[in-house]
Amino acid sequence: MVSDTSERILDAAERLMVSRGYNAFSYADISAELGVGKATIHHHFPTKADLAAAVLARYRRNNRRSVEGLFAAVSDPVARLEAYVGYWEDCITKGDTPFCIGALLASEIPALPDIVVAQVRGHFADLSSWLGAAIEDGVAKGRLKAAKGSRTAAETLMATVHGAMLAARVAGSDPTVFSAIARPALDQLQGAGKA
Amino acid sequence: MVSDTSERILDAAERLMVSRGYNAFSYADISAELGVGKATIHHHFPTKADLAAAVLARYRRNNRRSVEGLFAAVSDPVARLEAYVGYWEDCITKGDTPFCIGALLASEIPALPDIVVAQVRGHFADLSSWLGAAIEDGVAKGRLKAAKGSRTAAETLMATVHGAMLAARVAGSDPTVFSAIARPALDQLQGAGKA
DNA sequence: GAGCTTCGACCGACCAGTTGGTAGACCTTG
DNA sequence: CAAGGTCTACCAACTGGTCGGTCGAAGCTC
Repeated sequence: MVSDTSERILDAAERLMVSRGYNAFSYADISAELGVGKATIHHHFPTKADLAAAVLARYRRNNRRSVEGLFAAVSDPVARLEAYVGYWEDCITKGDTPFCIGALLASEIPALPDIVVAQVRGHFADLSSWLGAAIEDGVAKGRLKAAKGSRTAAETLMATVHGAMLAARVAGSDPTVFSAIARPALDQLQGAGKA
Repeated sequence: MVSDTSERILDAAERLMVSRGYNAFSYADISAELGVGKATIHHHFPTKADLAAAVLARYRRNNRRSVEGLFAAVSDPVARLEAYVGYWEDCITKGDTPFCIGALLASEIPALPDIVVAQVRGHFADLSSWLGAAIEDGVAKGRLKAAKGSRTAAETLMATVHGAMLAARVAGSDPTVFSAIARPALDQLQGAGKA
């Protein structure tokens, strides 16, 4: 392969950012974890802002790829949304990536460099766009209901899932807390009444 | 009065924490903003963790007082929940305190000192407890519906509101984004069908 | 009341350690 | 040799925190 160092740096940075956010990790942390010089990191990512933006960019790229695969593989709208929630249930259960970087960094926006903020905004746009599309499709197929429009339904689902991550983290990264909040939000998008 | 310096320090710290979180503000920031020596801050709050914990403690105290007043003044369950959402609409619109400190710090939990984490947990407990009580009362009075139980309904409302704050911050502290997500969550707690 | 002590509030100067970032040498590998 | 990658060594600025000390108000004793 060409050079996996920059990829390994991104991995470490992503891990650190997921647990600590932007302002609470340092080049020294990555350097220690990887056994690589700080200068090497600067060689690949000149500034910390560049590094964080690159992490976000790769994260978004991977998400986009997953979503496209999901849309192709699964046609049932309900199953699509369940895959979204289920993905995070897995992440929290396994313990790696117990939080969405985009959501985490969003709360820090006033303390973030511009390039990073742009990526965060982009992530929210990505997410709400595909969630909106999935819901709209579900409504068209008569499998989902969105009284206030698919756009609002998407934003609401996204918000509830993000809030559920927060609640889970407060409870010590407890996946059952996440599910207890996120699953009903899914149910509610199908007929409100009963199963 | 006795000494308002420590109160002014708490004010400044709270403002900084609301916009930057725990790890992105420093004693020097407060010192500069207040024109007071760094040593003075340490005199009132020995460590940064003490300071942050004190900010949270005061925040919770104020909340508790407000909630008690609200419960006494307003008996309609729907109006109570509307007051909660309306409070944050105002905060975001006015621009001061455009985010709940508890929720903001929750995302940073892995990078927070223990005393601070304890306060964050406490805040979540406070909030979900009174929200749960308000919803339970509403169900008893036949004004609200909570199919999965009032506990879950409270956690879900809380999560959605927190997620709505996040979305609003991403949109540049836009109160309409917040309302578009939070208001429907309120509606849904009343009969799901129609008005 | 004068003189003394005690105390909390406050401050400038300082501390060791860390921050993000740089300069230049060295080693590969083509 | 040229170029990319990595290293050690370094930098100024800043981090949370400590030190010794000043100030003034309050309390005490004569």
